[in-house]
Amino acid sequence: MPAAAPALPPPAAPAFSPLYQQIKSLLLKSLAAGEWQPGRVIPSEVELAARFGVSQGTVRKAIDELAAENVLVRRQGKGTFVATHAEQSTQYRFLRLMPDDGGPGTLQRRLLECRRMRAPAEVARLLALKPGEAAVQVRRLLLVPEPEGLRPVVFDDLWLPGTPFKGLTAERLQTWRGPMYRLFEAEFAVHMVRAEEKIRAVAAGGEEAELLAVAPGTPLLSVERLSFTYDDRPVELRRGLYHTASHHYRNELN
Amino acid sequence: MPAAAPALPPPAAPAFSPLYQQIKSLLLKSLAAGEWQPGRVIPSEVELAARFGVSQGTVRKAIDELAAENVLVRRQGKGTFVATHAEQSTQYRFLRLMPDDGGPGTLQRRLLECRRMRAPAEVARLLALKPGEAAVQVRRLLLVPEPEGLRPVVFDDLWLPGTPFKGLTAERLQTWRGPMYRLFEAEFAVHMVRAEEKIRAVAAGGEEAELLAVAPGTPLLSVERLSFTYDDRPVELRRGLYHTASHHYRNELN
DNA sequence: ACGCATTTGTTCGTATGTATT
DNA sequence: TAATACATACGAACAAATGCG
Repeated sequence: MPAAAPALPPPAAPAFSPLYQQIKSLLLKSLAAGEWQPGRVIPSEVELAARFGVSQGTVRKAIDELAAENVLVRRQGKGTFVATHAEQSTQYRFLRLMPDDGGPGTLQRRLLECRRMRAPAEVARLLALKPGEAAVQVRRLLLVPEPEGLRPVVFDDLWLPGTPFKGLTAERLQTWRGPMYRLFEAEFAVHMVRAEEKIRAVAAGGEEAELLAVAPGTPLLSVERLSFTYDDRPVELRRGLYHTASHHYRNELN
Repeated sequence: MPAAAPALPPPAAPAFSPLYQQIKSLLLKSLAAGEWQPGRVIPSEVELAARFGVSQGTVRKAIDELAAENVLVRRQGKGTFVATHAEQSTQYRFLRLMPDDGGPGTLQRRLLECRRMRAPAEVARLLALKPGEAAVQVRRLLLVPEPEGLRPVVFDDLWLPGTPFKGLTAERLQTWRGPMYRLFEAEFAVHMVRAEEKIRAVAAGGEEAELLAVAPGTPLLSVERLSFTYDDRPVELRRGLYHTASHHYRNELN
């Protein structure tokens, strides 16, 4: 047993992290920096292993976790891709509203408003903005096509931080075809990775009732959503009112 | 192109399954058969590898998936355990109701009813029972302790298949301390692994309003839950009405 | 208090299978 | 057919946590 070898008692408390976790952080940093765009391939596992100086298996484990979190998508034979809100399968990934009968039918959109303004105190707090900083407010309806015409089901009221969303206009929203989150990725380099929702039952107020074509006082689902990017900072605050007469919010527990 | 070599065009669709998936199925079968009880250790990875005649790494990957699904729980240095609804951390795992301020405070229970009867058609259908088969209905309130006394927040109305829950009585529910799902595990060998919920906003009816101490017509969250066991058969149908004035349903999207 | 055995956690390496281009 | 990429499987070694003697 070597006698004079101790030295270097590492703090061990905050210092330690498994290699694959460190690799995972590096991958996330590259994603946050925009080095790899949503929908595109990232370098192969062997390439990344070489870049980081670790084995392929270690890179693999890091990617495994990111794939489990829906940040990356693996495709055998093709490569590993940055997840996007564009693909059919993950489109409207965050929308849990389902028709009571059958699958997730397609929804129409109707833009009501899009304006730039100072963020209200509460919004600023949740989006981690400095008081008085700019924000963009968007309001819209989602409607289901029915024999008799379009029936409104969702009234969304959302807030975005002004800086990254500079240039977001009603016109741009109006002309965009496809999911809004896809627009955010493509035009403003903001990709939503995860979100937290607070759900309650509320009574429809005057304006809301009119927009959703229900009687005032009708019970509605209030869904307050805070969405986060790669670096886990909040980038969207959204409040949706769902009319749940023939739709429901679907959730899976495990 | 070889001419006379075709033969054996395997369906290729259902036939193939990776080794670790097969191991996973075998583990689930043992769990469903009650070979290992909730809260107890399962054999070590090397032991299982020997039993199934595969490498430790293959067993590991199977266990990894079951751990990700909250079926098993790994504890370094101790072993791998069968998940239970008993531990502090996973207690009320399926209850997403949170006070608007602060963490998940403790809730009081008040049993309203527990009776055996033929399952109504709709219940029988969802629980995959034969028409007219026995079922157990349980009704209860969950209440939050407040300075002025207990305030009702949840009204649960649930249905269980009669056969596995033979012997479930009001008395047994009454005297039980701890989560109901834990009682089901311990006394009836039924462990809930996952659940599907349908959520809507409804207006309080007469009886419900009285039970929850709100005015009739008050918007309530209706949470319809179908719970499943290891073998993925439905074993509980529950309809909860949540009063969301100072609580909300919390959900995480990713 | 110390060391040892057990068990899961991490890391590497290698070989082979399967999907895609 | 060949090259590339991810997927599966095995083996080995060491680290870290736990429990016991």
